[in-house]
Amino acid sequence: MTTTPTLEDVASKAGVSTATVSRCLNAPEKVVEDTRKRVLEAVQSLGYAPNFSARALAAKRTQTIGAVIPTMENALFAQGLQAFQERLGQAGFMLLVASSSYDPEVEAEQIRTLVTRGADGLLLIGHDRGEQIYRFLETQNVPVLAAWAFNTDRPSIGFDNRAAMQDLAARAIDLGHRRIGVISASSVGNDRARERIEGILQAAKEGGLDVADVTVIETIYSVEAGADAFDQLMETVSPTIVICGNDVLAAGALTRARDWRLSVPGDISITGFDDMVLARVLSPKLTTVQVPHREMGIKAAEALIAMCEGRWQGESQCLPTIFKMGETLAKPKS
Amino acid sequence: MTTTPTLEDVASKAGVSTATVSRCLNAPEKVVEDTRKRVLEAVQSLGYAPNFSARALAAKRTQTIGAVIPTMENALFAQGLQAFQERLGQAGFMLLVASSSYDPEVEAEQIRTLVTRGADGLLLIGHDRGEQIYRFLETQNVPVLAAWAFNTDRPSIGFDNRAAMQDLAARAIDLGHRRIGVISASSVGNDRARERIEGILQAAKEGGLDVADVTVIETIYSVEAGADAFDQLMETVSPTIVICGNDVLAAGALTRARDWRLSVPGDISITGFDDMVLARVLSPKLTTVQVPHREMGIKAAEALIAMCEGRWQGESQCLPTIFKMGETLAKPKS
DNA sequence: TGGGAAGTTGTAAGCGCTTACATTGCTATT
DNA sequence: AATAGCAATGTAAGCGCTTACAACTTCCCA
Repeated sequence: MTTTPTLEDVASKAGVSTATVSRCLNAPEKVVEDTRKRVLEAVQSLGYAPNFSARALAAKRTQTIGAVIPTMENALFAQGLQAFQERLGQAGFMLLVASSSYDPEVEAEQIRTLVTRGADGLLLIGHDRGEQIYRFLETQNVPVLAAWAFNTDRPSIGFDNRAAMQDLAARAIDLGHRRIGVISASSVGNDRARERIEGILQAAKEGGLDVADVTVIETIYSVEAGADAFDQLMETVSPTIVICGNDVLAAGALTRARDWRLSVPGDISITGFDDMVLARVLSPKLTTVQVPHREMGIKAAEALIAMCEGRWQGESQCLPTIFKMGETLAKPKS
Repeated sequence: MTTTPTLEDVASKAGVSTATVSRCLNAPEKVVEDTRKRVLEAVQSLGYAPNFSARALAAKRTQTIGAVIPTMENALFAQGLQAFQERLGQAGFMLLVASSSYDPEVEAEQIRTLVTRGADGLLLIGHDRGEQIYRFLETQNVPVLAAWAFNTDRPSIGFDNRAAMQDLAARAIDLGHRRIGVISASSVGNDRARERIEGILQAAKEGGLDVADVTVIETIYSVEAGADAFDQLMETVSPTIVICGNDVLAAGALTRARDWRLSVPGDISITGFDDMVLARVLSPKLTTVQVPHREMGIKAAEALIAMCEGRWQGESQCLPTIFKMGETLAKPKS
């Protein structure tokens, strides 16, 4: 087995010191054209590739970004993460992923693991987590960016979940809906879900509805859970519209509405959130809120890299969402 | 800023040498109970966490597995990858992900990057890639495992794409279908797609059909592409069944069939493959092939870890797929 | 009771790289 | 012509860990 060439091999082949080779690779402008060329030739001919562990140990940075997401199972985070990873790759960073299964304890542990693994920066979803985690990250001097949510207290790239959902709910109320069912993902430790609910409640308030007119069911993130929650709503308040916290739950509700032989939106309106591929293939097409997943992923990557390089502007960014009228929202019956 | 404690800090606090501390952490059985306890206490009180770069450099292993997948955008690989990552995490490994956007050149580069990053092992999708990549991995002594496909030439954990699709196609032919349209992902560099097509052709042959009875359209992986391919098939051969290489394409076809005012499966049958969440929320429910994504991810993780630790049994595993009768397959009209 | 085997811990040499600082050879200034 | 100043490169000290090998204790059996 041929042993992998090291910096020293390159150095002796090019007739320079290891320091010069290192500089050629990391700060080419510090090396004169002539030498640089000779070094790069040696690199080429030896097929040299730096050893990242050694580099990381010496330089105290790993060119690696860690991300902890609730789950990869659905396309929700996957799409944004894909864009995030692509942009990271362009800048020479790699992505280390971990998933928490929506469990705060697991998330905390994953964060610790990523940090001891030497992640230069971290991408997290939303802002909801223990204060001590933020303290830990601060003492470790690891920059963190939150995505899929927006607030100005901490760096984040996302969108205004509350405003987007409030807009949707207001439209529904304008259409005449007065008995509203809401199916949401659990709002515990999930600011996105909570803000979306708050948006609905705010719209209800501004639309002159009573708190009792809005029934919220919180459940887990799955089609089946959405379907079961739909049953529950029908058996209790029988709303004229079911506003779902995301498209997956809406897909479940829509499927179950079929079983109830309810025409959508004739008998009942159903809306989603996220505009996943799912929303477009459902029949009728789901009314939902379009979220700029890819743009968010790209911006997040850029921001995080900037933070790692100490040139962060400090500005959270709020990206626009777009209400997407599908075929599942209409005036209530009669 | 308090500086992170090192092995040496722990050693001096516990009154032992760094070697002993290291052994406590990596091979506790080599250290006598009494000492171990003292060391672990020191670790606790200092909040010590090993530096992975240093460990990797010294030990020449990173406890990191790399995965190159075509894309994270859809839930297809995400689900298996999620299970893969979970299992890896249990064993103390982390997952480094890269995506190739279905581009062989990008894939080759990602593989190189992951290797120089020190990935102890690699998970790849399918078997289709240049021989030199395998040679490279061999010289680098990095174990590779293929998933989502199965063959015995190289280690793989997957399923028999050909047999599964042949089974589905045979059922369709048994029902009386004689004019078959096929919408597949591009088969170039994609053995999964190719084998699925071959399965259909084989079924056609065994069912006494002519090659001309099967029209194959290859396209990219998206709902829209599936829809457009459906148009194309209708405008040319007007098949009685459209067999799609995966659920996403099938979702596109199904959506477009609605636009053609075709009843499915009354006027035309449509089938998918993969049994993604998508398949269950479509109306009518998609007839498809269920693939054990999570099981595959878990088995792949276990196999890869075994390979890294030099205790690989050398057996590729073929997991069973299940034909799933939905509501989109029936006898052809008339 | 002596000597070796077995078990426990310590010593110290790296792993391959980065980077502060030292050195060298220029150019520009006076 | 002497010298300050700068640019290019070299020297070498780590970064924090693992592990081969050495050193020391015990313990057992001849």
